[in-house]
Amino acid sequence: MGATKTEHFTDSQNQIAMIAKALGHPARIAIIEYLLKVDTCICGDIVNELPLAQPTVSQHLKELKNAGIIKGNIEGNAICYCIDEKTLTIIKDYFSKIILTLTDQKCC
Amino acid sequence: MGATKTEHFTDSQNQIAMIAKALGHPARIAIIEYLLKVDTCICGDIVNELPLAQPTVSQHLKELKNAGIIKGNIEGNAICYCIDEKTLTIIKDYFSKIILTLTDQKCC
DNA sequence: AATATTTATCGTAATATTGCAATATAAAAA
DNA sequence: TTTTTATATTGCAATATTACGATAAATATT
Repeated sequence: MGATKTEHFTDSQNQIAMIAKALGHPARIAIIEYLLKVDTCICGDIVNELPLAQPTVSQHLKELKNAGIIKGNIEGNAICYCIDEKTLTIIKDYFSKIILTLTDQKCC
Repeated sequence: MGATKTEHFTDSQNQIAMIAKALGHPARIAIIEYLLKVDTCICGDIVNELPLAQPTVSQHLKELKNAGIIKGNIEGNAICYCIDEKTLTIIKDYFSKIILTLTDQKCC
């Protein structure tokens, strides 16, 4: 045991959970906020922005990339990162729909 | 090591990450979707809905409760669970704002 | 009171995550 | 070509998560 039983859940449930999980770390939220703040692709500047060692930041970037939340383009000896709007839109829309459904509910 | 260095990040970043983390498991997404589907508080029915053992479900419910995503009221020998709109609204608004900021950006 | 029902907690095994030092890789600059 | 710069990978230790059997706790039913 210890491994999530993804096979018991729907593709949609696994997808939303996977994106949410990737967002479930303050360093990764900080990375997203930084990419948003600078307002363009960032080529080699992220490590200095975070209070973590370079391999740790690299690992967090990898997880965001695997979840489809950011994209990385090789640009010389640096890598340009930016937010992948598509994926963030998926969870935004998902939670928007939940909130909309909820307001119709009378409960607790 | 192994523990997240929350002290290095802002309260906001930690809060968003904490909520996202609680949503980062398909069983917990399934619980939320079930609470939404039945359209009222649920008193003792969640365990049968999920393909997991009762202690496991209880643990997932606890995590959702700790993150403020669901509320539980004792009702006789059962417990009534329902979604806490406030908390889901926090992340919905957060990601809405991010998407809005993003559309102004020309990138990659 | 005895039993059933519902949920929580404990203990534990399996696995995943976090973080970093050391090292590798690859392109740029000297 | 050597050195510098930027990022990734490896290996490892510390900690967290996931899952469940066993058991506890608390109310309901008989």
